[in-house]
Amino acid sequence: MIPVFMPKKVNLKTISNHLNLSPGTVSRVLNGKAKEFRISQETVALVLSYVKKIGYSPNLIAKGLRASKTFTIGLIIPDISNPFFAIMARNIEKAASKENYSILLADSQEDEDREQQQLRNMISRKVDGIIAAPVGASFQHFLEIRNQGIPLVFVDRYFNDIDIPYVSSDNYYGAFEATKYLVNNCHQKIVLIKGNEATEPAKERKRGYMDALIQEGIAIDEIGVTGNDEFSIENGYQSTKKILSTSMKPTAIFALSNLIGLGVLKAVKEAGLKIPDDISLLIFDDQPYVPFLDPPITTVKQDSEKIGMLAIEYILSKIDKEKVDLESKLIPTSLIIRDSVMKI
Amino acid sequence: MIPVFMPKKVNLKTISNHLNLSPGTVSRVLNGKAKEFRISQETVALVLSYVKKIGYSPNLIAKGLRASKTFTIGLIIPDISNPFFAIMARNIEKAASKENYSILLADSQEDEDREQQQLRNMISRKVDGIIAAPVGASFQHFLEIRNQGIPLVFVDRYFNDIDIPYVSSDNYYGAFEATKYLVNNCHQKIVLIKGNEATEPAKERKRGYMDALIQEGIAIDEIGVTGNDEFSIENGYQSTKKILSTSMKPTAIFALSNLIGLGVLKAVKEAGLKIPDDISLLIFDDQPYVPFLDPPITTVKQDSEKIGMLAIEYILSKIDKEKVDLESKLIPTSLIIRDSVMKI
DNA sequence: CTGAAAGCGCTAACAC
DNA sequence: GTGTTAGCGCTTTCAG
Repeated sequence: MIPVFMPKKVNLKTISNHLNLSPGTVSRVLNGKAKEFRISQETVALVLSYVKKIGYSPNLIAKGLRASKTFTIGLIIPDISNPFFAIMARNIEKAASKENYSILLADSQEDEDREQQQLRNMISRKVDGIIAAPVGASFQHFLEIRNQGIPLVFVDRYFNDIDIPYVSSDNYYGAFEATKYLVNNCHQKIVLIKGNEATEPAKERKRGYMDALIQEGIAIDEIGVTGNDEFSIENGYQSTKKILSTSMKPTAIFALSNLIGLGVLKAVKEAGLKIPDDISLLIFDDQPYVPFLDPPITTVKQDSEKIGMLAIEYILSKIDKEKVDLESKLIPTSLIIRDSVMKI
Repeated sequence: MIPVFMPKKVNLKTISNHLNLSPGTVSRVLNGKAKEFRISQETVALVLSYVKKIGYSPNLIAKGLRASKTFTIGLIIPDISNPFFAIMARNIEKAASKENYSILLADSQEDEDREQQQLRNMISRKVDGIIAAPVGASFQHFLEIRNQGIPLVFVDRYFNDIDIPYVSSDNYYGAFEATKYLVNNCHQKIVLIKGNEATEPAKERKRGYMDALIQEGIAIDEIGVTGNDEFSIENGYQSTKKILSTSMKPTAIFALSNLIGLGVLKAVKEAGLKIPDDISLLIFDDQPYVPFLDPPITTVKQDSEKIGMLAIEYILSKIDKEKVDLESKLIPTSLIIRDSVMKI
């Protein structure tokens, strides 16, 4: 049985009563406006010491109601357990807390209905700004956010058709460069395992892949692109199994996400094949564990830290001074060459 | 230049004015209390349709102030980019949102000062409950939370000296079983690379390791345990380098976290050694990528999903009905045998 | 230098 | 069946 110590409630009124002051005065002292209002040294000292003694902490809900400002940023992402988003989240929280903002976290689980509901929730909670990696194809609900005048920025995923700023990787060039690299190693039959093609990054990666092939004069047959709409291990696994069971015999696989890549590894292993001897593999999105895979995989590394930083930076300055407008930014990727691509 | 559409403000008062009703009535309708107050069908229909038309969303800040309840759960963890915590967070958010609670995320970055500040912040924000994986040795600030009457539960890390409930892995038995397994494979010189030893899990894992050795009649020399206080890649890397440069020649390494394990792999690889031929490795904490490492590593798997679920379940029921008390729970781990331990 | 009071948006107690 | 009003805790005019 925990003995719950029920302290009598403490707020500006009880404090001011106790000290024979008015709530206003206490409030002013606490907000560092003592000089401005030329409040006496004694009063200040009195308030400060008492407040410290009883361990008063201001009610931010009341403050928020009064000021129409909550010092809260909403963060909506499709999967916090994906390291790519987790690292982003970490940096966002870090930068936000430095400016006394807190993060309201929502995991949409790649579900558009959830996302909509979460957005509504954020509006109701009067967040000062929103950072989102949208799930998919529709964006109506995001337009409403903008109409409400709430600062909004997309990360990773975004929409080309509307003028809401975003920070994302340079997916097109990342995939282009990677595909070129494969071709330069004499690969002609390169299969792409895509993820959710409703998303701009997936589209862009695919476009980069295509353009590279075209530029190299390689014919793109329709079986060049496979996979369902999930950035998941399962998608990589099933797709690879399918690929390996056909007569197509690709020499290389280009997996469009780290999870898809793990699925490929699983299927290849099960088939008793060796990377890169039997088939080469290149994965979009690097992770801390990738150097230790069997074999270490060549990847397109995204700077999720930087993406997160720029997004929060934009939101905070947008909150501060309404006028700021962000040019959407594409952050360069880098090709990390390891041992999963064989020169044929 | 984005044309910002500035909608005139909409709240219960403006709505009720517009409909020639009182704020009270509108509030009652919106909160499903129409029957209870026997409000006419027309009025209900009127309110509902209008509210829908203008897309009104209630101000949860005002609601929270009024009700002294915010439908917010604070989540404080040392590193959201660690998959172990990220998976936990995901499940917590999922369960919370089902009951209309939102998650306020704080990443303490293993920094006790940050943690304290974040706790204060959560108090100020009037969260309805807190789930925390505390950083370290001190717990005074957590006692204050309890004194404030805010439901609190620890996950992963906890304190034995205070009666605040926790949900964690059965770290002792997990490590015990793992060490036994090493010994059964004829390893005698097993080095433990610990993490933050101020934490109960690290202590328990070490204790499990020790007890297993003792039970097997193996002498524990002081060099049996090494590593600094960080659950990090760097710690695993540096510690392993040190180990390999001594004359001790352990036959096996037991790494107390997934990140430490990656560091071990790096150092072993750099030294030109092979796992498990030259040295065996066992890691505490499994991850999706572990089966694909070189070689696949034998691990102690923790059920972070279940830990998260139980924690949020407890907090929610504690919020509901004050009386509930949680027996602290240790969730069983499982030893996943792969190819990183050689039978000597 | 400090106090009094209004009001942020909402709900519940009390009217009728 | 519905309206009125007080008050959650805070800040900020306006007074003096």
